[in-house]
Amino acid sequence: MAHALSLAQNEIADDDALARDVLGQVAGRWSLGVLCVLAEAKGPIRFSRVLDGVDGITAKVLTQALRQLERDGFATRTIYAQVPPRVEYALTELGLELIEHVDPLTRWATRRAKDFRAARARFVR
Amino acid sequence: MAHALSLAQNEIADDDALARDVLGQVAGRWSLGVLCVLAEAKGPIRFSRVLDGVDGITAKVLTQALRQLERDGFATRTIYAQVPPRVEYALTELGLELIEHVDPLTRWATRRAKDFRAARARFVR
DNA sequence: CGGTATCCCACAAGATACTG
DNA sequence: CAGTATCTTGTGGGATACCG
Repeated sequence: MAHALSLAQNEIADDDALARDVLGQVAGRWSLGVLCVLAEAKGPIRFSRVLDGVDGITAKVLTQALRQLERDGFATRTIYAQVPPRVEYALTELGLELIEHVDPLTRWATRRAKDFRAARARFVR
Repeated sequence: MAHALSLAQNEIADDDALARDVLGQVAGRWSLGVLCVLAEAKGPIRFSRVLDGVDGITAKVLTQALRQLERDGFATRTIYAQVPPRVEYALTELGLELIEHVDPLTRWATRRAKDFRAARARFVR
């Protein structure tokens, strides 16, 4: 259910809600993987290279993920008017910050993997 | 699509994959909210109280969220054999650690909310 | 009280084909 | 090359009703 019926389209007034929304997007299946490929590139990188770098993603889904990263300010999109077309994506400062803040969490989760495995084994019932 | 056809049910062999899977679950719409209510309780808390504490959640979805938190070792479930039934949930050490590691990320995102808003306003095209 | 059982829908994501 | 268009499907989540 939408919370703010009075707001046009997708505007989110509350900062907390906006932050949750953005993190929710980032938590999606592909965003972080794409972001990491952009980070590893250490500079502008073409659509096809990103496509190669993210295992299992399709062009359609990659396009959507990149658009959303661009929308939230985590990546830039630069189109070069040439044939064949060239489009390059790059991580922004904000995107780098995001990665830096997500990293400790994923590291912790990886360290704790054994505990997760044990908990899941204990469960089942 | 399942990635590991050779594995029974839902087993995940790789630690990194398991960590991603767990974080993926946590990133779901309700898990963090539920976790926070358990944390605020500072002790065992009944199903109904959790239901009250998480705004907008339904009993079915809360049950699913709690089961998953229990499965991954973030919460415990204790049933008291009495009428009417009483079931209490509590945060585990692992659950507390999770919250402590997620918190910096959400704080950062809230601090950066203005940037997200600006980026989204800039976008649209 | 603390759930299940059903039914339903929205939406993310996949497959495939096509285009500027 | 870097996308769109279209169709399909899986799954999270919602509404409601019922049960031990």
